[in-house]
Amino acid sequence: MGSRQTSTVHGLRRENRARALWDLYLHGPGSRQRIGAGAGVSPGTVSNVVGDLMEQGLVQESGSVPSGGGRPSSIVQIDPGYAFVLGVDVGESSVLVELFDLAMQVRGRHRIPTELARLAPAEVVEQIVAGVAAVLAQSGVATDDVLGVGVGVPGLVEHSPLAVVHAQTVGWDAVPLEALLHERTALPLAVDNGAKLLGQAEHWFGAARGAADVVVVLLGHGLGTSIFTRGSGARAPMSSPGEWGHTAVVVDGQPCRCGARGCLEAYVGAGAVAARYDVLRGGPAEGSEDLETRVTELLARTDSDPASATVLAEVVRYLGAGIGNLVNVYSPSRVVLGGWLGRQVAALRMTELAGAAARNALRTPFADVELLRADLGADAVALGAATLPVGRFLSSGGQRDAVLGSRPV
Amino acid sequence: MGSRQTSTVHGLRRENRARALWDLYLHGPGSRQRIGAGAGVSPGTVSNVVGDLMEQGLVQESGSVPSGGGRPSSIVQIDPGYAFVLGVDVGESSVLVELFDLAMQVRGRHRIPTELARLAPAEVVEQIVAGVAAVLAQSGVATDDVLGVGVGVPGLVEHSPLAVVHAQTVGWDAVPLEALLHERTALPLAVDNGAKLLGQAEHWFGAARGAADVVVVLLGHGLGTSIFTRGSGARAPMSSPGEWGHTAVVVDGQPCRCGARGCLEAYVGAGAVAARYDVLRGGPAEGSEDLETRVTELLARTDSDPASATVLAEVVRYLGAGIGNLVNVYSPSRVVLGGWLGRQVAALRMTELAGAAARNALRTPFADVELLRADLGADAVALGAATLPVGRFLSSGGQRDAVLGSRPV
DNA sequence: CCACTTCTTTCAAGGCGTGAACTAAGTACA
DNA sequence: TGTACTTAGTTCACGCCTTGAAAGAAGTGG
Repeated sequence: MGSRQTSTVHGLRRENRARALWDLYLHGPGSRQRIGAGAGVSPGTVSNVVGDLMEQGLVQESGSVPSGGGRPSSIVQIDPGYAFVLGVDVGESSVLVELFDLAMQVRGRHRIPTELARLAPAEVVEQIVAGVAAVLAQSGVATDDVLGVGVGVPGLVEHSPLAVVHAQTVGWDAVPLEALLHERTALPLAVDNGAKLLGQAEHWFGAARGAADVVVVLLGHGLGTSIFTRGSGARAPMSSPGEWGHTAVVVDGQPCRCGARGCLEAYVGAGAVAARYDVLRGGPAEGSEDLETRVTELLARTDSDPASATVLAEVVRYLGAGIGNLVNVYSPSRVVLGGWLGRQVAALRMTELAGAAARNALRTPFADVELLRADLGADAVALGAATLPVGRFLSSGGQRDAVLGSRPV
Repeated sequence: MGSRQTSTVHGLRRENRARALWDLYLHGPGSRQRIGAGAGVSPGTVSNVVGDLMEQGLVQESGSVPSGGGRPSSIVQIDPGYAFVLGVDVGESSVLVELFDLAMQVRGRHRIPTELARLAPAEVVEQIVAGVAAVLAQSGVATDDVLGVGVGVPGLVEHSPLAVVHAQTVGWDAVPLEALLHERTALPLAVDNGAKLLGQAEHWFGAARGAADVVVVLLGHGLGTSIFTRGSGARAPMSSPGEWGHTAVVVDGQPCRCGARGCLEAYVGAGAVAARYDVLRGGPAEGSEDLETRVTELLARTDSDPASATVLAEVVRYLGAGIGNLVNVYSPSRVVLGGWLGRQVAALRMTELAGAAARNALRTPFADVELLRADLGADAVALGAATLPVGRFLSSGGQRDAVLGSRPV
């Protein structure tokens, strides 16, 4: 039960409040006229709705702009300090917690180094809870002013309806993360795949912004993707993640840490890069720095180190094939490459990568594709996670009590 | 402009009409009470809405059923003869036109053998138009009673906003099919990818019915797929097609007719099957029957012909890998295999196919997957195509004039 | 024949968006 | 300085919508 309940005349008002709020959130401060045009409602209704929102304190007047020989537009905006949201990035080597206001400005940050694959889920939950407490204390924001906590995790997230996480690569098998968190905090929760959330962040605020159909690829230790179809810059278009890193690009090829063979991740993931480099150099690596540092340093010397250049070329070849596949399947107008490793590859070999993708894609869908490097940096996943409670809040028309449960935006 | 315009109180009524109609269409005749429960509206409103629809003639009373010691439910249904729809399947070896009533019963059928790859698009348009005219004449249905024509084609369909078809494999390069058809008929049109429409048909009426997340694979001359996510049996859940057949499963592998290398279609498509068989037999084939007949006969003798069995085993291996990829990406609860070739493979080697898929998929998403053979037969694509105008009609709340333009359901 | 159950209809009440008229607040120009 | 014009926002009567409660309809069981 529970389709979109716009069947009642009450829900209609909520819908129009939501439309106004989404407009202000995504396009920034603006005139009532713009809101009316975007939502397709009459000026009278906009006045009425915006009046409501201002009375509630969610929206505030913020100046005015002249408008070519007529009454100037008075500009309204969402009060950035009306409420706050938390975003958590559960990464393979650290847990990052960030606090944002409604303008998505960072109000607090706390990073806990960790090694996900060696930790019990309960320990991770404690780290998250501790991080949340630390950030709130440090920023002086009251719990009551927090709309909710978004959490990005690796692996597959199943909503049934509480989020259960399957991340074979870090040894998480059906971890009921949302239930565990519920026991330790009263804040509304929203859990989803990290790659999907990175995509959401890039789509709302980064390199994927404004494109109708976009594919965002996250390349780091693992490999993930998220897809947005036929939703301009507009509200919650539709995304779809999945374990794309574990699709076969070479049937019966290299063994992958997931147990199967020929997965894309087994060719382009950070682990694969390091391992391949060791093979080319004829021996295991020296120091015991963490993987991210090793791979970053390795890629920094492609000019002088032939083995490094070879490894990078192979990554480009396979990643290009993978991107070509995505283009064939989704025919996006833009592909954005993010993640700490992806951004490095993009910086070094964007042209070659586009060429490799072109060889593997059909002419037609590939013709209009732009291949871009992600805009957002290391905290893109946390930002994306924070968009989850924000999205619920806006879609509910700005009612804080409506922000419960765990269905995705 | 033009988001979902439920902003007005008028649109609200249309929405509720649409809800009632979808309920009756997908779940069959039923009581007003069921409609109310499904749509989440009060009994009074249901009476009101259904009364409207009956006055219009779209809905009619059809008996009643007892209900445990109370007033019996009176049953209402959509009048199957209120209007009709046409579905066209533009296949690689024939153009099939079918006429359906609103209960999706076939009222007329016309098949034109053809060879798509050797025909100019304008000739195909003529065949479609001729087929439509023939079916209407033969069944005695007036043009005014036809809601529209759905057309399924191979390749990528771009809506911009009129449908343009890119089917590299049959030599269609940016064919403005919808515009061409518009010049030759006044009927409302809807063009989309054939594999997507086959999926739609299986999802509404066939083996994919009732599943929340389903992947439907079409294997014939080419290879396509369609995906339905998080929409139970309910309305227009969301599908997504694309040239899945031309994703690389072996980077730099077999050359494919699309020009790239290692495409899945180059291993499991009908052409690949025939070619591989010829290689194993050490020479080209004898007769010059069409591909479908040759491959069908070839697969009929896997018991006695080792070369045939080998070919089939290879198809299973690669198709299994492809299906494993789909499972990893979409984590469906069900995978349905259709298309003339797909149904044969499913009938012969379902168990082996599931095994091959399992080897290539992650444990978690694969655990609960059912792999099924498609229910619907040779006219599944035409049926799926016919759902397009039906879907528009229902979503508009049963207003015939609203059935124009070409955006997908 | 009466009590009870279940489904459907009727209707007053309250809420909502529209469209038109109106007010507000500027610019252009004489 | 003032008049005409332009654009933005507000007010309000009107019609439409859904709800919720109450009434009606059509059965069953005793």
